[in-house]
Amino acid sequence: MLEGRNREVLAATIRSFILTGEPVGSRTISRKRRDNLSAATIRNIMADLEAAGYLEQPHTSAGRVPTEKAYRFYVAHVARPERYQNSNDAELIRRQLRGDESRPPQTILERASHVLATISRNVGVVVAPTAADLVLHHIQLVALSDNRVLVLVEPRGAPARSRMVRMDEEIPQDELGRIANYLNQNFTGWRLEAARAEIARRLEEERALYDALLRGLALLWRKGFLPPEGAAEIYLDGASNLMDRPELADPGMLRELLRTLEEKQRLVELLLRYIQTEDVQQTLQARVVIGLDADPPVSGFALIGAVCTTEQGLAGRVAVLGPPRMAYERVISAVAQVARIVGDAMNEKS
Amino acid sequence: MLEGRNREVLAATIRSFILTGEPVGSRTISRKRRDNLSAATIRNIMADLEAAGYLEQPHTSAGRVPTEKAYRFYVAHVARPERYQNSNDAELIRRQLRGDESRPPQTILERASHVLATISRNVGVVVAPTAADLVLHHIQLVALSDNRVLVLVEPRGAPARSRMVRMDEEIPQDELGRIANYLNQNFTGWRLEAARAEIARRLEEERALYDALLRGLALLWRKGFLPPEGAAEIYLDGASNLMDRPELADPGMLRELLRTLEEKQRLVELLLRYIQTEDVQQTLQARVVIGLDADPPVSGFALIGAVCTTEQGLAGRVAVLGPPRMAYERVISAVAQVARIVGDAMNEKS
DNA sequence: GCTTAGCACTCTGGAAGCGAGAGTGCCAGG
DNA sequence: CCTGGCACTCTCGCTTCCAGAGTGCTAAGC
Repeated sequence: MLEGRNREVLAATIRSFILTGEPVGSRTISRKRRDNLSAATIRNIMADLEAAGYLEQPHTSAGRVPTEKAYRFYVAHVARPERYQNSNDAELIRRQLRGDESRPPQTILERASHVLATISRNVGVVVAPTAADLVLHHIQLVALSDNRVLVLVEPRGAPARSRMVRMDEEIPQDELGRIANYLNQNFTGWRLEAARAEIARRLEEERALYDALLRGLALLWRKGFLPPEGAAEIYLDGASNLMDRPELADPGMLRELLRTLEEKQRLVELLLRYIQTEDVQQTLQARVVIGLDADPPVSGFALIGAVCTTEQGLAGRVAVLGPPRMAYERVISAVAQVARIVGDAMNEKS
Repeated sequence: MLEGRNREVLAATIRSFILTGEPVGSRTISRKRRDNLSAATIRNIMADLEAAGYLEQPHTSAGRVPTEKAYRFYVAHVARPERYQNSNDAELIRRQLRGDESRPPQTILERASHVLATISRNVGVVVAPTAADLVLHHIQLVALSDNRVLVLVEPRGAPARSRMVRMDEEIPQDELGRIANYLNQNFTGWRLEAARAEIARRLEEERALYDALLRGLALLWRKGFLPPEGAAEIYLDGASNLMDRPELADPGMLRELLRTLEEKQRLVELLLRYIQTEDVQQTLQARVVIGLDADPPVSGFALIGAVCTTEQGLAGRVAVLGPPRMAYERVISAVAQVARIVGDAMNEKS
């Protein structure tokens, strides 16, 4: 474990590099410290830190740059995001995410990704809770004109989803009511996925004794009346911020990166894999992963994310993705705050 | 009007430039033509075309590059997109946009922007019909548990929108039924915006004689029960394609461009402004604008777009946006086909 | 033993110079 | 009106060169 002066020099080096993006030399650190250690002394310390794997030099005579190990150390033992306060950020987040009538009614998830991108100057990503995790609270079936049926599924702790299906024949409202009753009595509290499977099983099994109820249900089933588990909704913002990063100057790499970001499915997997509810390794409600172990374009990136949970344990994800040179305290605070607000909002809507 | 040999040389120059992106020299054209005109002759013709404003030279001794005027001429008088057939493209579009159960259930609009981006190697943009244009077909109000009311608005020719509002007090289902009846009898066939205004007026005017019906309506109104006219939904794909374009090599410009693309509201305005239903200047169902008259980052870009209309005259937009060096025939065909399919799909869903 | 000043060394990044290549404009002859 | 020839121009890539920044090492000082 790094202690005392070495630790301070490392922290100073990291802060300076995060700020400027330039390799930092011994003189820079020397000037910054009050105890007036000379550049030569700092050089010795830095040589030690380099030997220990915390710093590296882009080439013989440049300054030094923090390694991923250094960032991890910094986040784990130096950064104090819980003490970090930036009232501008906090205010901006609150203002952007308040359900205000006067602003364009984009979804809060969209705005969350935007505000995270703005504050972190990186990519902001938000993944909505996946429908497959939803727990069924109530189902309602409403007959509409033209043989259409409105299916309203209310999950616990998430906005209701409605879906319209067009049937080949009419199913009267009272029969729909009986079907809905049946579903509510049998499947309330079930995970949507489980309910889906069980319904399929029962239809299969009791094929013989088709009464009116099961017949209607089978008809609906065939039309896929349950909301699709579907590609999780993902909101992404701030990809253009990456263009300002000197560490991504290589245009070929940048192009690959943008392409990857457009493949939203891969991003979803990334977030779900790295940001889990059970994570213990969390710094103030946010999980920090430095040096992603992912496919080339984003390997070596850093991910700062948090789960936003509703009372019912439904989990969305908010995160910031970018090169490891990040203002960790600031971004961690922001991610945590956004996660809280989004989680609260999802609760209210339920 | 350009005729004969000049016209052919111009067309050949444009085709060559679209293909390679390199300024094209007289020898290149000379070799391509069957009539074996020498490079010197071509040079003379090209000098004339330059004088007439169709070509220009990046510098004294490079080849020549088509101007916007040249592209416009090409699209208006040379290109024959209606004869252009690329069965690969057509097949790809059909496959991507078919409402297939086996593929991830993203909206068809999202997939439309993706397939356009893929084929054109530019940016694909799709704007959903704005709610403000919607014509009301039917409204249904359903009481749910916990004082919540489900508002189901069925427009003509567009997917129904549902919205849940939480009321401060209970409104019984039969009263909701009366309110819905009232709305349906009075406002079916109205544009949603107009209905919104008229409802506000009536509530204001008849404030005095509040009967139960109007009281319930007023309560709903205060909760904003009509679906928000809202930020038009926009789907964008293929921004990363722009990085491959040599004409956008300048990183500063590229950054500005990406930023602009992230401001979706501006894109919506752009499409709505340039792609209108009444356009006569259309080439095979697609409108081509070369050299946008917009704010810096996209000024000088080309836009190929089409309106997709439903039977009820509701209008979404699909478009391709990119530098004017485009495979016009191919992109025009693709845009037109996608617009047709998306329009049909919107009709079916209604 | 830790700290520091001094010094030689190394490496980058930008400026300047150079030559090959591609393309042009123009002229004179067919 | 077309064409071959020729001198001219401009870019692009390459090399060379130099200043600047930073290092490692050594020897002297506290």
